[in-house]
Amino acid sequence: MQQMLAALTDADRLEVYNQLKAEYGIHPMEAHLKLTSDEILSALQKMKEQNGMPWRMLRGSLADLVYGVVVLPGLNGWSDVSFNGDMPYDYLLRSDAGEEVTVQIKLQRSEAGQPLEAKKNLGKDMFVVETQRTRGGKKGEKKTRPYRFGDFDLLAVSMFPSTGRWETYMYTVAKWLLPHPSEEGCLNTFQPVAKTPNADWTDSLEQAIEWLKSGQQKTITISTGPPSQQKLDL
DNA sequence: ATGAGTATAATACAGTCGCA
DNA sequence: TGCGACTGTATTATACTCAT
Repeated sequence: MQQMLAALTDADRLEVYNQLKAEYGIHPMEAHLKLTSDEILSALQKMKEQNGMPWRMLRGSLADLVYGVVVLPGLNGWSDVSFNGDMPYDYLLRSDAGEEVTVQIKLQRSEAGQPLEAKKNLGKDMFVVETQRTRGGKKGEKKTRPYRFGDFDLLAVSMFPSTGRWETYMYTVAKWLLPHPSEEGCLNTFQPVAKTPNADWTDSLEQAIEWLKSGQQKTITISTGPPSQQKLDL
């Protein structure tokens, strides 16, 4: 077969490619949008070059959606419960025993295309995640841009910006996150994320669920690293 | 009851401003 | 002047209010 193809002219090879693609390769999304995959990808390329909101949004949505496709199917004893309506969490998981856990997915914060390193107020050798909604609204007098403690159980941070792999996430218990200094009951806008698993952050969803079920109360630590470097910057 | 208009939700990074 | 906090941005869908 390879020899057969190699014997064809370039024009014929393209013809074969196009015919086979028409026969087998139409993704439902291509049919739905009435665009070829190449046209869709070219449009996305343009979106990336504009580097505006739509591109950022797409990346954030990918971190969310890929989670349901790549991570959750491998989780034993829990199922991904679909729901409708606007919820402050992205996933609702239900165990075989009927326990429910909610998960909010966020993309690790980048700046100028590079993973953002925490400044000293968020700790040394930490990455950053932004725990506020993209746009703000108001419900009465209350701002709806920040998340509130209790909005979701676990925070999953997609580490794609630093690992280059969509299937890598770091988890912590939402109640352990830093509180906002002025907005009562809200999460701080920025949170430090450990680069490697520690007592606050884990790369295992099962571990995070255990932490949650343990009911342990604490706040994530700002500083990591060897004790010699744990001196507080006062 | 229905249409118009408004508010708010979801998605992340960049720009600006105030303060030390 | 550099850090950190805050706000602005594109887009679409839906829910709600208010007037006819």
